[in-house]
Amino acid sequence: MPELPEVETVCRQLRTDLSSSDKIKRVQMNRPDLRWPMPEDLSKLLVQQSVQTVTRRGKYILFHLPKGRLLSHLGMSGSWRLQSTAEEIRKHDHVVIEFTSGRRLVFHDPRRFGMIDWMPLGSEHKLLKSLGPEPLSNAFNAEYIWKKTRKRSVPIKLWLMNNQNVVGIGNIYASEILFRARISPFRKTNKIKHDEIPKLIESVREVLLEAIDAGGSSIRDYVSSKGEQGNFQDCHDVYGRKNKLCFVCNSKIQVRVQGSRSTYWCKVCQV
DNA sequence: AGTCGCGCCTGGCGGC
DNA sequence: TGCCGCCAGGCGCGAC
Repeated sequence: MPELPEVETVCRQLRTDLSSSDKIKRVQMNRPDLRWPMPEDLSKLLVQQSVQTVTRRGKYILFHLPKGRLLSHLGMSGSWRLQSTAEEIRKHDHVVIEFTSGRRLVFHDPRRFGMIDWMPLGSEHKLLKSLGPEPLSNAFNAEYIWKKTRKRSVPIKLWLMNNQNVVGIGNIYASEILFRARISPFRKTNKIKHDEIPKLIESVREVLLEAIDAGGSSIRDYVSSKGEQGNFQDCHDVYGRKNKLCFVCNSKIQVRVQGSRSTYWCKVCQV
């Protein structure tokens, strides 16, 4: 469940901790595929280069190298860890990138919903092509949302989780954002009123920024590149709080399956 | 074209 | 104590 705040946390740490003068010495692939096959010649593609910087697009991580970019998605349970040679390789460490300094960048992913692919310099990637705007950018504004929601009848929660509308929002943060905006997750997008949109945008920004500040939410698998857990799960208003009391009105938090995912909400506060 | 539901995958947990 | 079945969900894809 790494969503935008968790991926952002990982990117910031890797950007700081990876050295642009540390060259890749060797790449060990312990299996040929994650969710999809990885490039067979990944080692040949990476060796002798160094990571210049690390950026994020939605939930994708981009490692910038002189000859191109390494694209990665954490899926449900993926993590990138920076380790020393002394640390043991564990079960589910699928890719190990070893630097000349002896440090290792390790991709660990028990459920293997993650992905790793190579993008040659100047190339586009199929998976990045139809992504919507970043939720923390000015492109995600009232005019954009109004236009994009008018002729649609999907429930607002599913709309928020669709990366073609806006990137980075998954099941946890969609529930949290809609609680803060006081909008029911089941409301159809074309029933969202014009004057509700500013509050929705504000809720998106607040929830994501607070979660980034807390280092993300750790539910089950998520850890940062330093192996640390986030703290935002302790700040959840609704997610994972079935039958607990709403902090605003004291009624019981509800949970229901929506689009084959658990949706948590307060039926009194959210309309 | 919009909407919906499936399946991938493993570890953890509840129930018997 | 052990085993079975269910659940978690990001995202592409196929069906309607």
